Order: sequence, then C-alpha cells, then structure tokens
Amino acid sequence: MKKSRQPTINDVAREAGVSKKTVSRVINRSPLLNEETRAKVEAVIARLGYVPNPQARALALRRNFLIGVVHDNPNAQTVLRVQRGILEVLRGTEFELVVRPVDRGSPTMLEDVRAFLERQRLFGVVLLPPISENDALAELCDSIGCRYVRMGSAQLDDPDHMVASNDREAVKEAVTYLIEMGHRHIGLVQGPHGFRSAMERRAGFEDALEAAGIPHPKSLVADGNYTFDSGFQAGVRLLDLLPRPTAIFCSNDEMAAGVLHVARQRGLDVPGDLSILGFDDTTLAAHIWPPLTTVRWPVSSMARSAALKLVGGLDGDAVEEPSMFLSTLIRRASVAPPRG
Amino acid sequence: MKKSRQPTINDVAREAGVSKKTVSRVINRSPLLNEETRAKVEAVIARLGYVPNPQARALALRRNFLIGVVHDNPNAQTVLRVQRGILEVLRGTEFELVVRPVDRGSPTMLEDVRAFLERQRLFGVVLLPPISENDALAELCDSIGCRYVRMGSAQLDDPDHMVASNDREAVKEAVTYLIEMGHRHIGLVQGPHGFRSAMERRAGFEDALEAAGIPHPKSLVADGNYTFDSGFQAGVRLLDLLPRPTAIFCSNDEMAAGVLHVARQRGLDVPGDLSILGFDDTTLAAHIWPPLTTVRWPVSSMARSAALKLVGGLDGDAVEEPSMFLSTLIRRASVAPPRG
DNA sequence: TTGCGCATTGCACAGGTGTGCAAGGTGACA
DNA sequence: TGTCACCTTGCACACCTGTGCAATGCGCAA
Repeated sequence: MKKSRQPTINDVAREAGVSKKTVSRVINRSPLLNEETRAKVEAVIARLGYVPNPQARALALRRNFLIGVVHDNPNAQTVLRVQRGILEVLRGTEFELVVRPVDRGSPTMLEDVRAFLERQRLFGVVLLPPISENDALAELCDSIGCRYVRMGSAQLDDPDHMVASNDREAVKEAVTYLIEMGHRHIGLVQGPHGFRSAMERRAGFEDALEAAGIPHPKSLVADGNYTFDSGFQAGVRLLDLLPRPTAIFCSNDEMAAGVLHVARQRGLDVPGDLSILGFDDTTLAAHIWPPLTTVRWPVSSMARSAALKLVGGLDGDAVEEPSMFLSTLIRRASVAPPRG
Repeated sequence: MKKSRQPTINDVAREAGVSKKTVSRVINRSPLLNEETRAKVEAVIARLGYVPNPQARALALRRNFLIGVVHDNPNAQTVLRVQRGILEVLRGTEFELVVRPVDRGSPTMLEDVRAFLERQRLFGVVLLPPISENDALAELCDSIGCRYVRMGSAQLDDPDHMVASNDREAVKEAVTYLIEMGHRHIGLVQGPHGFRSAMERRAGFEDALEAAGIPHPKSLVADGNYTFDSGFQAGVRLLDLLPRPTAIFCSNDEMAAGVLHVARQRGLDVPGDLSILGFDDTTLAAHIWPPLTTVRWPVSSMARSAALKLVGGLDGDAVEEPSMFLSTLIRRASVAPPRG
C-alpha cells in the first residue's frame, strides 16, 4: 500500500474499473444502475473499507448530515430526553446530533439562529418548546431550506412539521380525577405567560372545573415559571389562603416539588392535608417523597417521531410518523381524598 | 447582484483586488501581511458580509470545527451540566457541539468511536466519566490526532488532557463531618465496581473512618450502580441491619434519594433517625425533602475548563486552565447528630 | 547600475464528492 | 440491416478554502 490515507471514491472507481459517477450512484442508491455493476462496486467498497467523506459530501451537496436541537427549554430532564430520543433514531445512520441552545430574550436570537443554520447547513432541526412556538423561527427554516419539526402542546396545523401532545385533555382528565376524589378547592400553579404549554394546561384545568360546575376564583391561580423556586413561591401564596386548597395542580413537576417543600415546612401531610399533582413525569416525580402523581408527557416518543420525520423517507418509502401523542395520568402517592 | 448565493472568498478577493491566498491570510490572522492590505480586505469582508464556508474549510483542513462530547454517563443532570459548560465556552466561536453517547458494554465500542472520530474529523472531544477512564480511548484519540480532555476523579497524570476533582478528600471531609456530629455507625452505598469515582469516594469514606479510629465492617457497605433503584435496594439492606446505621453516605445523590425513600417507607425521620449524605449536588439534592447535605461536584467548571483546554490557545496566547477542581461539602438538612 | 535580502503576494493545485449533459451500448421492430 | 428508443455509463466541472513554492516589489549597499 503506497497510500496510508483512507480510500476515496477515486480508489474505488479505479479498482472497480468504473467511473466516479457510477460509484456515487451505488452509494446514493440510484435506481438507474445495472445490478451487476452495483454488485461489483459494492464488493470493492467492502474490500477497501471505503466510507464516503462527510466533509466532501457536505461541500458538494451544500448540506450537512447534522441534525440540530434548537431550544431554550429550562428543564434539563426534558432537553436530555429529547436528545436521547433523537439519538436513538440517528444511531447507525450517518447523521450526528448538534446541540444549540438559544436565548429567547435576546433581540438577536433570530439572527443568531439564521447564521447558525446558514453556516452549518444543517440537514434539519428539532425545535423544542417554548421556542418552537415562535412562528418566525419556523418561517426562517422554511426560507433557508432547512427541514424542521416543532415539538409542542399545540394543535396540529401541519403534521409534517409538528409533533404535539394533548396536554389540555390530559390535564382535564387529571384534574377530574382530583374532583372525583372529592376535592372542590383546587389550586393551580400555572406556567409562564406566553407559553402555549402553560395556556393549554391551564385550559385543561378550567375545563375540568367547569365540567363539574366548580367555580374557580382568580385567587386560586398562582403564577410560576416552571422552576422549583417559582413553585415554592406559588406554594407559599396558595397555602396562605383561607380556606386552604385541599389540592394543587402544578403545570410541571419541578414546581410541584417546590409546592411540596412549602407543605413540608408547614408540617402539612401530603397527601393527607394536601394533594399535589404535577406534569411531565420527570425522574424527579418518582424520586421525591411521596412519589408524585403526575401527567406523563411522552417527550421521548415525540422526539423519536420528530427525528424520523426529519431523516425518514430517505430510503425511498416515506414512513408515516404519528404527530399526536397522548399524555397520560400516572397515579402515585401524592394524591388522596381530602380529609373530612 | 447577479448571484444570490452567499459571497465566497473569490468574491472578496476580486472586490479587494487581491488573491484568495491573501484573503485567507486575513481570515487566519497570518502575521506576514501588510497592515494596509489587511484593512482593505477586512473592509470588503465586512461590506459583503462574507463568512467562510465551514464545509469547505473542513474539507481543506481535514478537520471539522466541532467539539464532541463522548459519554456513557447515566446521569442526565451531569451530562447536561457538561454540555452547558462547554457551550458557554463555545458561544460566539465558530465551534459547534456534537453529542455522542456510547455503550461501554458493547464489544465494538472502541471501533464505533474510532469510526466516529475518523469520519467526522472532530476538532476535539471531551470524555465524561466513566468512559473517560478507558485508557484505550485516550490512546485512540492520540493516534487519530483528535484533541481530547478527560474528566474524572483521578489523579493528574497529564494536565493538558485531564480535568479532575478531589473526590477522595472531599468525601473524607464530609464523612468526618458526620463523625464529628457523633455518628459511629455509618453505612456506605458505593458506586459500581470498576468506576474510579466509586473507588475514590469509597477511599475517602475509609480515610475518614480510619483517621477517627472507627472500624468499618463489610456489612456496612452496600453495592449500588448510581441509580435511584440501586440506592433503594442498598437502603433496604442497610436499614435492615441491627444495630441500624445512624448515617449513610451515598456515592451519588440519586442513590441517596433511593435510601431516603426506604427511610420514608419505614417511617424513619430524616435526619432524626437517619442522616443521609449524598454526592454531586444535582438539582435533585435541593428539591427533595429534607434538602440533601451533599458534596458539590464542580462539573460545570470542569466542563468549561475542558472546553477551554480544547479550543483555547488558538488566538495566540495559550491560557493556562486549571486542571484540579475542589468538591466541597454543602450542608443542608439531611444530616444531624444521632439521637441519644 | 547591479545584486542581494527581505517583506509581501499570487498561482495552481489539493481536498473528496455530486451532477448536467452527452455518449455509449443493447435490443426490438420494420 | 437500419433506425429508434431506452438503459447505462463517463467526462469535466462545480462546491469553497488552504497552502507550497515561486514570483514580485522594494530598499539598500557595492
């Protein structure tokens, strides 16, 4: 062996006695190809251990074999579950995963993302909530020609570019469960304003109360921003109320943990004195005490589906990936009928 | 404008009336360059909004401007903290972050990583524990010519390629704290066999007991594998002992949460009946009740330093990044003197 | 004026793959 | 046998940047 470098498409072509173009067709599974030629070339490829150079492909195709995760999601668990879901799909393919956090507050956010997408020529991106709710971002992807899938709690305008979950219905079911247990005085710790997930979950909460004919005064609604600390603050406010709510629904698990801390500090028994209901089913939910009754947000499945929507259909047959995923109630120990 | 494409180095060269090479020198900050020419070229670059094409650069340089995270770490929190730390350093640079989980158990693991590194031609990788302890992996990076930094709890053989923390001393200090509070019957939930972090933490535990002249029978040591469930199992075993330990040190927070669950199920008061000490200081530690006394593993700082070791020193002056980081005891509410 | 050294610049090719278009080959049919 | 259509293949160039080495220009001394 004169050359210690990795074999190139030229080496394969020479060895196989065909042209580069033909080798290229073999690699890219062109149907316009004699079966015999294909077999011959494939044998040489296997013998030389040839692997196409991704950098050269990226240059020639003007497209990189990279999938991006663009997010501003504060929840570590969620972000990592999405990554894992995508990586599961990408494993064994030529795609790699690149992570790109953005700052929703920054005035240059859109320009930053544009620069990122244009420079890196990503094959596609998965947009996590809440940034996925930004329509300008989706339009940006469209205009650049970058495939994208938005994850969200929204309705399904465009199944090709969206995977969603039925948060509203799931929350309605969960809160109905509280009502059926006898709770009438139920607090809500809602997510930040402007987040669709927060709106959907609040709507589900209200749906349940309305269906049961239970009034829901403003005082029973506390603001949160999906963090533990904001949950703690909201818990302080709600548990100061007289009469005290007998149950609290929190729009995510971290805030539920915050409320639980307040209950502990006040010596309240959970679920005896207070039932707590969360949302997400992060590992935190199962690891705190008592184990948290929560709504499982099927984020891993959604991420897998998103990835398949991006890279699927490349081997010819376009697989129809589901776009709607069901959040389901997970019953643990943090909910019980109210005392008395 | 005839061409709607992005400007290339040729456009810049033509506009500026110089050759490609000269433009290239401006971009790559070559010192062999007339100051006047540099200014002229930079003006054209700014006017055209020229940005070098990363794909073409990757091909020509045979090196991609990507930093990889190679890991098999089961802890979501840890993985994400590392990512965040690295991304903090990479923000504003031309580098992107690509994530690559591996399967330590797989017989083809090393080959997989080799293929990944050779194909993608990463600029550098950060190796997370426990896979970072694999010497063959480090040698592989060396032989391929891929820069790397190992994160670990190990001693510092090679500061250029390693960032480490003083787990052993930190644990010794933490367990000494338990002893000073009056605990004499202290359990250990150790990490999985073959993990250096597990060894170091166990060694620190034993150091403290030996220094205080306290015997430590095998029965007080339970095996774990850094998961909540294994912590739970270990907790069951330790809390079945007679006499029951008055304190338990767990080699990470998740296992500590598992032990806490066992204590709750048995109606034990923490820290009244049982003190629990964790390691890592993940958010879980602060979010469970009672807040967990734990050792803060400075993983974010370590990750930042690792990233700087990889990409630093490119602008001329090589910055000396620290390689050793101090884990420190965080005192919360899960530790108290034993009763009686 | 010539020669020399130094600072600066440019040519031409490398890096590896994809593709438009034209050419080559083959079989069928009149 | 000639013609035509169709299937298969190959050439040459595009994609964009980096670099070895030669060339250019300039000042200065002999």
